[in-house]
Amino acid sequence: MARSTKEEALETRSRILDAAEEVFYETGVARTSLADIATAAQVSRGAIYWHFQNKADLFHAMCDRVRLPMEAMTHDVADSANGGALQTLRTACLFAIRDIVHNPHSRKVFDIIFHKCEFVDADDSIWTRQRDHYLRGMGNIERLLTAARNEGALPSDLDIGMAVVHTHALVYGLINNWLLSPSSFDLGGQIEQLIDAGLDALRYAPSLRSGVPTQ
Amino acid sequence: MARSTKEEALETRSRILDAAEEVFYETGVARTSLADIATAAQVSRGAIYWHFQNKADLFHAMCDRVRLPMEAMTHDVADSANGGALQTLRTACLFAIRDIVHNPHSRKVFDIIFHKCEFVDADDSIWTRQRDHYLRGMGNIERLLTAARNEGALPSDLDIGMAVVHTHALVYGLINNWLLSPSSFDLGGQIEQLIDAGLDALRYAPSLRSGVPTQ
DNA sequence: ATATATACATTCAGAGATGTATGTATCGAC
DNA sequence: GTCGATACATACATCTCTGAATGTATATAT
Repeated sequence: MARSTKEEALETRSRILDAAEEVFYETGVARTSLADIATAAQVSRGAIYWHFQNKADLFHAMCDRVRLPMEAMTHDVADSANGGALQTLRTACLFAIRDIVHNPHSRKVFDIIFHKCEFVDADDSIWTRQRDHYLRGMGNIERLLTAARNEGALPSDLDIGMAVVHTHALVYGLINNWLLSPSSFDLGGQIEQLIDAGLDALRYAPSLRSGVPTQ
Repeated sequence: MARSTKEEALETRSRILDAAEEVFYETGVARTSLADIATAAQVSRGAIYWHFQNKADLFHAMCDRVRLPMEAMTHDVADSANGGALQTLRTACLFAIRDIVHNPHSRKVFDIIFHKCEFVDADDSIWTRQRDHYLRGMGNIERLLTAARNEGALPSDLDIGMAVVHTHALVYGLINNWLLSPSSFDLGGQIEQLIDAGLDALRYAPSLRSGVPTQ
């Protein structure tokens, strides 16, 4: 085979990304070679090197294909919500988790990120990207929780720092544990109750009060 | 060098384990060769193959050196506690997390397990061991929460399944997030408040009630 | 004192994996 | 219609890692 039309080329590219998702998911990132992915995509290694610089570049493209739309849609959710900041946070969390539960692409990619790839030293692109994503998530939660406190939906003396850590750890832990063993509990069916319980902790737990109410 | 006494051999073995901890932590499990570890331990690759079957065996030994004592000590904590099951759970969680925060060996090994190694298919020993550890932790939490509910320390209609998931996700998420970015919050200083907030959620969150009280 | 098992070091053969270089057929512009 | 750029396929050189095989010196048992 040789030169194909532009649409065919784009389809080849997405076939490679699909194959990478599958093989990374089944074999792990480190121990899969580009030859494995090429075989699964029914192309040659040359095709992969045409569309991507190397394995890391392919990995990032695979992540972006899921993460970027997901972040965009959580922002859309945030914009369209009008029940207060706490409701917005709740809706965004539910949306993100439901996407992972129901969208096979999201599920596989997040499983790869959490359990099937390695975060090495700080100058590695995988690590910095994951860290940026983590800090961005923390920042979003912090803005919404601060707004919710100012709206009176949370105690005025709530320690925002601990509340952010608590909330993010719960969401992250739920996703992580479910991906590790999806049969161990019904994340899709119980996610509302679990998230609500976490938000209730922000309301009712005395240990998260700073004792120094702002204003 | 050649044959040394038994104590020297044991010291060589632990030097290899120390080196593995360091190099795995810095470089990740997949991309470190046994030659790297041998260099760091100032032995030859032959020494590693004498003490361990292969890289996976060395990895497991490194994990066991931290996990087994930790599990033993959390059991000791559980036995010596006498403030009820919920207090026992609280103490065990605090103990485990404080160990990770303050013991460099524990911290590095858990960071390796969470972020610097890959869980591949179900027949891989790394995966099965991590999964067993996870399920054991869930089982321990379930026993203690059930006991606490029977003691009256938790609502009689608390849904134990969701409570277990909630608690484990919080603890796991806290450890994971802190290891990912230790400077982003003070886990050692705030762990009591964070754990107490999680346990308060079990007490106060209506969404975790089943509506079908046992008995 | 000698033999044997131990605790390593060194060497070797082989298997992938990567990146690049080159080949080639086709698409689209003119 | 031809020509260059495109979209790959194929071939090649290099490197690294593994596991096993072999070598060797010493501790220990007898």
